[in-house]
Amino acid sequence: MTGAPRAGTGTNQEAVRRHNLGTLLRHVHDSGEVSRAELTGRMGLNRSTIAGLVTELDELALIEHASPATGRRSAGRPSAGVRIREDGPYVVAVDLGVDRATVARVGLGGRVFDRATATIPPEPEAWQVGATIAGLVKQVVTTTGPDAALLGIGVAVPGLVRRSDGLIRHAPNLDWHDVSFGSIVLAALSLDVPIALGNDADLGALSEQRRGAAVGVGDLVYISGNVGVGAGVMSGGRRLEGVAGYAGEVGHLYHDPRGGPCHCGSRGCWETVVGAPAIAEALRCSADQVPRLGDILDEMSTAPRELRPIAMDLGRGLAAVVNIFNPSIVILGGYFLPLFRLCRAEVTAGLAERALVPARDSVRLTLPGLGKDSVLLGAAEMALEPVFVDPVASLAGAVTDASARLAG
Amino acid sequence: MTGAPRAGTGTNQEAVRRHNLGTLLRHVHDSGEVSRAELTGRMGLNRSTIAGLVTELDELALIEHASPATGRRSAGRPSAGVRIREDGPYVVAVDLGVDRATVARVGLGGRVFDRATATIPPEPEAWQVGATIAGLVKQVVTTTGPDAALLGIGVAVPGLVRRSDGLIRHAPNLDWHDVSFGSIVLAALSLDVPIALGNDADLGALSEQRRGAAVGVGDLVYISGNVGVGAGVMSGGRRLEGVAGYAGEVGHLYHDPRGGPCHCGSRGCWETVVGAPAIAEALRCSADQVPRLGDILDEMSTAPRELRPIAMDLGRGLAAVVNIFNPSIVILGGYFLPLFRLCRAEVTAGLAERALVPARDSVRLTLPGLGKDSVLLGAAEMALEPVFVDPVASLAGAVTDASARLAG
DNA sequence: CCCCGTTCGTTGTTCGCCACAACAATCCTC
DNA sequence: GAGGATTGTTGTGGCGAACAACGAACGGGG
Repeated sequence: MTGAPRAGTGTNQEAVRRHNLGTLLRHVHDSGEVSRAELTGRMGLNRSTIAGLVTELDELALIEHASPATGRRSAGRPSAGVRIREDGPYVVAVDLGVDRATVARVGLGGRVFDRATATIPPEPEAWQVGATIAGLVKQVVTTTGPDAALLGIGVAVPGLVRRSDGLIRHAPNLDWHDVSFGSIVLAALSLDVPIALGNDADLGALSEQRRGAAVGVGDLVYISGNVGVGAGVMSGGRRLEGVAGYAGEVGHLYHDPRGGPCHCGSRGCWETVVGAPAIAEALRCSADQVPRLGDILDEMSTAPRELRPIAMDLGRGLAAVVNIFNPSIVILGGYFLPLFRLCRAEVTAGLAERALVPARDSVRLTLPGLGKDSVLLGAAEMALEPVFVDPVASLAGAVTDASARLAG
Repeated sequence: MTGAPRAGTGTNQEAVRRHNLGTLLRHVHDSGEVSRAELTGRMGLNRSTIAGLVTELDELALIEHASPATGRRSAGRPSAGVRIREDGPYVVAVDLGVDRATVARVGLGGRVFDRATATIPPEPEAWQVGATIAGLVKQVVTTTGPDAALLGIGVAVPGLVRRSDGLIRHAPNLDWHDVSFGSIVLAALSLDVPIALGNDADLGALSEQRRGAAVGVGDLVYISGNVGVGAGVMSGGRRLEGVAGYAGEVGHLYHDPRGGPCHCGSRGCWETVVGAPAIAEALRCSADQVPRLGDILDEMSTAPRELRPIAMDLGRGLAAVVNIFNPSIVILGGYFLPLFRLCRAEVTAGLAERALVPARDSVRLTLPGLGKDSVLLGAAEMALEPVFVDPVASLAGAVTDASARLAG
């Protein structure tokens, strides 16, 4: 985060202001409420400089003053706090799941104000889903105050998303190929705001690093176990994207010679062994119960014997992930959340079987700190990103009367 | 590159100067000779600002003016060129190979002034190797001019290197565990300069991105095929390191159920199938000929039939790399260089067999642009890195009379 | 309860660095 | 050779962060 705008570019002094303003806002966003004294420490700037930045953000109606934190111990004048304004700008986050879509209005600062959910039929048309989501968006923005600005929309997609333009290259569960879903949603809303799309696992990693189980951790992997298996990777504090944004497709790592054929055309892919269909088959669920798999697993208190080999294979595959990325935390999302809860020992054993010792020693497996909201909140974080790069420009591109225009 | 000094830190205005000074120097370093007009374009700064920066670097004796490039076509006053000074500061690069060590004196700007090589006995003691390298270093710095400053030493190691302190955690070929090789070399030289250690594949990727086959490419993977197989990854223009620096260990990806046992304790690792021992066995070389394998492969003009399955497996394994990192270029180094030259079709076929279509479409397999010097020059680039972050500080920490002190 | 040391916010000033404008220096084209 | 175009140079201006000084708000000790 907070990298240079473009590699090799010189730094201008308005760039300095932009950067400092954005960084300060990011700190407030991350921490909820920060004292100005702490901001001077974290940012390494002078008190007076911080004061100037705070004043400007205050004038932009982004932040507000808070009374000094109570219950302090140290001597000296207490430092005044700064926090995000409740009626400040917000984003709309969309989690496009396999069988349902969730939409939430999320304020700068990470607070979820409203949320709405709708089911999605199997193999839907993109325009259908776009219309459904547009309806949900209208629902969640109705409660918006008149002054609040819509900064943008973030959409989490279970599939390959091209980073440059947000094109959905391939979403196997939805059976979509090369769908420009961002423009479909905007058209359904007849609105023109910044819209960003991202892979669900990538966004899970993002939110867990911001406000979940990996706060402050630079190197983490979020493994999303659904019908397919994907990984979102943050390395050195930045999202691993690859040239087109497809990085992290660990589901098709070769895993098991006895594995069945995979939709990718190959055989023995990891996700054929540990994906939702394999779990369902082990539990003797019928194929149409796969969408309910999460609930089924959630209700279990002990692991049935049939799950254990799958958990072992989960661990073995995680070993590859650990060897390759050397993260300090691996977060198990999707169906792997209940699976890991039930079979922690097997997963750990599988990991130990194949991971290299130095990498294994520095890694910790854990559950998502945000539970099932990781992906949704990651979409919000993605949509918020521009405001931390350039608050002024981002606000200039925001829509101020979104609730009115969407109601009409 | 050119990231913020630390994430979340504010930008100070001396930081601006540092950054601009370093970035300008990096451009000159990368391009060999640049016109000031081009610098204004690339860095997005004003002419007068560039002039000021150039003046300061000139006063630091880092760069010199060059006559305007001849044979131009455009109208207007020709822009004066800037280039690195010949007698400017330099670094010492060390490539610690399996059976030999190469040391070179490399100037800022990338020019290799002197080089020396020595063989290394099998399974050597660290202090032995340190003494050998110290001798080579003394050789290569003798020709140094009296004013030139030694900025630091960069060492490429075939093994796992901990990023925080440069500790060699494990180098299988050398049979080293937890060796603090940097201090050993410095002790043998009785010198105190910045010394940096890095994994050989990581450094191959670095130099290929700077001055090799992937100039300007942000996402690339350098695969180093030796006894083991490792990958150096650059993503978004930055080195993928992982929390401790072990990222990129792709050699132990599970590849083949029929594969033999691996020294890592597992079975069927990719490197047991495509590593040097496997190649040697396919060619019916005896084990003691493995160090000469490179020469043997180099002499071949057509591929013997026995190599083809290995090339297929190389391609299949590369598919995993491509799926995971989504690079735009994969560079095949080490023994994979001749192998790919001989069996390009098989490697490509293996890749096509398992790589996902979107990722495969955006990748190109290629040979190292720097040939066998990739790793060595990568070590030089690593050692030079600090001077691009803060030229003034880096020069302050340099040793000016290294040649005299090492001769005595 | 008062004094003192500590820490912090505020204000006015200074300093550093980049942008800008005007001018001089070249080069190309016609 | 005149004119246009591009660039280096120089002096000026403006912006933003650092700095110093002061007052404010707290804890602690007598």
